Amino acid sequence: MTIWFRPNDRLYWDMRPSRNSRQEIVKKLSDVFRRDSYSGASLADLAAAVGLGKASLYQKFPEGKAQMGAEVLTEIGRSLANEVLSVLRQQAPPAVRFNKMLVAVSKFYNGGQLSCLIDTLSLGEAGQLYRTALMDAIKQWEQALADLAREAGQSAAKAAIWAEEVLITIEGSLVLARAKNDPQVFRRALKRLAQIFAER
Amino acid sequence: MTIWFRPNDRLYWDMRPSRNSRQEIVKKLSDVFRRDSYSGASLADLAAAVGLGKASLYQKFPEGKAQMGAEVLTEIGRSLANEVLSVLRQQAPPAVRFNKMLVAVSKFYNGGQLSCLIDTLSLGEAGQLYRTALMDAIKQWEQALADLAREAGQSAAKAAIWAEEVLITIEGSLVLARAKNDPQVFRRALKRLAQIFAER
DNA sequence: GTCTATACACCGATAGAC
DNA sequence: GTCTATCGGTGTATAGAC
Repeated sequence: MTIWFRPNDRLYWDMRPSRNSRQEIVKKLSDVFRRDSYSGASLADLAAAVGLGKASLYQKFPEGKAQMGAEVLTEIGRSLANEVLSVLRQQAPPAVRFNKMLVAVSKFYNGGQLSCLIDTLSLGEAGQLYRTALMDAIKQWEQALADLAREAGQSAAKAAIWAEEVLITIEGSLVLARAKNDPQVFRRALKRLAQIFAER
Repeated sequence: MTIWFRPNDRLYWDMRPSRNSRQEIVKKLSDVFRRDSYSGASLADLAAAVGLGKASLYQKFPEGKAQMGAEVLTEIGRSLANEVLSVLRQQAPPAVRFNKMLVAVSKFYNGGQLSCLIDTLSLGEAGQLYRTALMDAIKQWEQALADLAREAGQSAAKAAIWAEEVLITIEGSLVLARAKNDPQVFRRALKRLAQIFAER
């Protein structure tokens, strides 16, 4: 995957998103890709979401839509690590950390009202364009979950399977919640994940 | 949802798909919608998949792409009922029937190499266009599963939950299989579903 | 840097020859 | 019924004024 230059990059501890920082812009772009997938997101839609003209967007993303999608995936991987996976490594019992992750996941997908970009950006041409970025995001998540399961005493094999199951449940419940127009499907699924972990 | 007139409709027992019957055409269209979602499926792609010119497709689908998507969903609901859900109602122990359904599901999604139309046709504008058709397809599937669970002795509440979990696992594993480019994710998930049912 | 205006390709859809 | 040719509109992307 091509790495594009991002003029507003800062160090992590200065990453509070200022108003209309690149980070803010990329978040607004991600909303459009989530709803409409890659092919369904038009430049007009993307520009409107950011609040700029199309030409201004090309000032910030010279490679066009492909670059926007790539940076959306990079940013989502970063915020996944910061907002979701980080709690898996806190100092607390594994069950507590897992529950905290589920809370963060619920916030991350706005209680089941947002689609997952792993879903919407793996369709059609985008799936090929972003293949490695998608695999990296998934592997990062699966690894963090498997590490937790290992710490809780599972074998490596069982930990990997459990991590995969958790991701499957999150992705599947988001798809069903969208198709049924009922975010409760997602929330119920998260609750069951918490129960299953507690009962082991 | 608008119901369109389908000139080649036949009675069920005469439904063997003859060469280039409407049923064959709609199946070819569904391949494109699966891969590229609704917005990503262009008329040129759809016509090429069927092996006709664009104008000839409009002869068969006067309402254009919207009608094609609608008939794809109708046909998929029909083949789901015939090829997958029918085995849930055979004369056999519930566990046997469920395993047979899993085999049929695996064939239905070509071993995890095909995306689910409930996923790809619930994104963006298509999600609104086909809302009721999507919900009907899901409810039909969930109901058939819940009936099986009830027959196996579960309470109505637990049966409904279990049916939802099965669908979540199928949809989620298909998303992950696509994003990771690894159909094994889907096959592993189906095997676990079979085990869980056997162990209850 | 942002805008308006525009280029050019492709989109969904149609006319009309065969 | 199928095709080629083409319509008007929209898509991505750029030029150039401010």
